[in-house]
Amino acid sequence: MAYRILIVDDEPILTELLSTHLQDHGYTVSVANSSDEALAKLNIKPNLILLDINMPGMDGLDLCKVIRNHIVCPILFLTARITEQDKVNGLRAGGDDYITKPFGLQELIARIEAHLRRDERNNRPPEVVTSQGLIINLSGRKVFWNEQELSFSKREFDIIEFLSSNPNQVFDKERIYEAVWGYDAEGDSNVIKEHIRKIRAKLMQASGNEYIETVWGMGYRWRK
Amino acid sequence: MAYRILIVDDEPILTELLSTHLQDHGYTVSVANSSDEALAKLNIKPNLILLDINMPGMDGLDLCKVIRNHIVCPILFLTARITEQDKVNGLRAGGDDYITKPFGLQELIARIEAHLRRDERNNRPPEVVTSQGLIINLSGRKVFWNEQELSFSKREFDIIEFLSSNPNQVFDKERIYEAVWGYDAEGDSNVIKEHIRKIRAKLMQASGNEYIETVWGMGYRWRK
DNA sequence: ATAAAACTTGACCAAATTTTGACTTTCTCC
DNA sequence: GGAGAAAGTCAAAATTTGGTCAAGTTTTAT
Repeated sequence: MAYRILIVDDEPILTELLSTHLQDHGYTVSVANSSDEALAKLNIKPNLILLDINMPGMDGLDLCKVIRNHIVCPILFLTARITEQDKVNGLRAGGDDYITKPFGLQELIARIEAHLRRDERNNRPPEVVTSQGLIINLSGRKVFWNEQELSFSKREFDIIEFLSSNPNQVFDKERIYEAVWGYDAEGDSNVIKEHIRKIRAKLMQASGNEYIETVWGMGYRWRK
Repeated sequence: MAYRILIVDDEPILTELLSTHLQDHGYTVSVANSSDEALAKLNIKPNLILLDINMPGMDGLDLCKVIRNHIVCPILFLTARITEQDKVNGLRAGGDDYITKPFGLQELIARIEAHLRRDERNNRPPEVVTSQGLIINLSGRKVFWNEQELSFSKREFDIIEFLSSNPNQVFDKERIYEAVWGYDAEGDSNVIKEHIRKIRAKLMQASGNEYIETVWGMGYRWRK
């Protein structure tokens, strides 16, 4: 599966150029020409983000902080600014690297590769998560109990994916909401209770096991 | 616990300077003045490596490849070389970043922090606190006495978490209230007495130990 | 366009936790 | 040794939380 890269920059000429170049290297590229657009496109779950610092509206540094609340992936700043303080600010905002314009395309590719490789090393992407007879295929978004395929809706699978990928950790409803819906829950997060109920029922009926534990007052935990 | 950084460079003047600076920032620093020495010092399991490319004997690029076979941690190249091709080589050799000399110390620190932070995000440490046979799993919110799991309510666990994470320190009730409830206690601080009682009873029944000491007139202290 | 599926909401109940207040014990200082 | 303050105990009351259900609302598929 090709890596997805999100380019955020308000200069169409540059984004066009980069987009073409990266696509030539086999990446799947999405372009956002504004911060708002960038946030909207986070749902493609990019594997890496190229982020321009100088943009109208919310600037790249602030955007970076916001993105960090949603997804974990390498964020590389692209910018013309060069002072050391700027670099420091960028990295402190949660960026992973800093590339000053003008930059060589070859260097850019190399840096991207380095970061993706590093992400690969750390995230050991278990395309498949298993828990005693239960097989969760993340990339295919399918769940099996032994030979039998269980059917889950999108939200249901998203929740299963999030929890089972982080087994034995407790997440409160707010955190789950953030991870699955992509933004904060407003009022009562009754929705989650309901989805958890559905998931539990399906898993229980098929396997007879309880996979999602309730930690009273705290949230839920996937038992591995 | 302080992060460990390994500096590999054959210029004693530079390593000395860096070492001091990093130590000032709270890092534990080891220095290797040659590739051989570097390999020997991998056993300190550094959290991050600063690696000079130009060194006699095995050069930094080759060393990097070798290191990669042993441990996984961010590797940052330090070097005077500046051509794009060099950068590409460095990153392809398995490096995670590339900093050209001369570089600002502030930028260096920022980059180091960025990489460590990223590592932290990915490697999610087990977050476990132990006290003589007692195991407190912070992220999973579980407490074990040997094989047996003890059950605590949210507030109880919060208090245990706070105290056990700061062992041997005395905290008055107000301070505990602030840490656990998130705001100041208003009137009666009887709540804490009650919770402490419950916690003590459960821990005592399971382990026979007294983990929370009363410091009369002062507060409570977790005995480690 | 219509039917089906998925998602969300509000209400209710039962269970578990948290807080409270009255009371007892322990400690410190005179 | 005794007064007073601080800490410990206990049971009951008050509150919060999670599970469940039924009824909307939205989205998706046909």
